[in-house]
Amino acid sequence: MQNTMKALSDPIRREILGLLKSGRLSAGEITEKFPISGAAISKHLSVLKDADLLRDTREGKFIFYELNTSVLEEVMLWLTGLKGDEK
Amino acid sequence: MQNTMKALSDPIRREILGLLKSGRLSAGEITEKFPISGAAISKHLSVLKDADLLRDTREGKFIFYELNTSVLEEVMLWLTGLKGDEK
DNA sequence: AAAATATTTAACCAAATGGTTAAATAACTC
DNA sequence: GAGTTATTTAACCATTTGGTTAAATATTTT
Repeated sequence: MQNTMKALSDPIRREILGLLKSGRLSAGEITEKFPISGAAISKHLSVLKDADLLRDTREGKFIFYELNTSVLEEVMLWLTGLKGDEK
Repeated sequence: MQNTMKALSDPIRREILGLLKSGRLSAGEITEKFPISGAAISKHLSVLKDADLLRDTREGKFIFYELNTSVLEEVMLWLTGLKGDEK
């Protein structure tokens, strides 16, 4: 939970997740969308990966990233719990 | 959104929100539940208040805090959007 | 109005965060 | 195998974060 929330607290990381909604992208493709260095993006990706919010697969020269939403279930539950939304 | 996410990214702040599920508490009552100073708690409370996650009302010597969950709607929507859960 | 209680604000500090450039890895291409 | 391309890792830096203690503010009590 802590890892997840920390990962989600940065706007660039949230944007990365948003981009991946429409499918997998390579690290380079992701980097192109932002005005910061590839190294910086790489670090963001590793934070997201540590939080298990995405998976990577190397394919030749490229590493492709894709969403893993399963861990969001927990967050959703916590939020609905707060709201007192039983049912 | 950014304010909300930042506010939710700290475990103590999340715990404070959790405590307030069962009703309003004064700053002092909240402080008692944690092993950190009242000043530190006060700062956490102001972060949560800035994020509009809680409301405060002074009542004599005390300031009572209570949950405001309305702003969580936006977060929930964003999360469900990510999961691709239409419907 | 002086003393006590509840809370916040100020000043400060160490550790974490998010960025940079340069060097290291990994895999392809010539 | 030397060079090129894609990505990560290392070293570094400025800013933010979350804590502390001490001082300020607000309210009640005596």
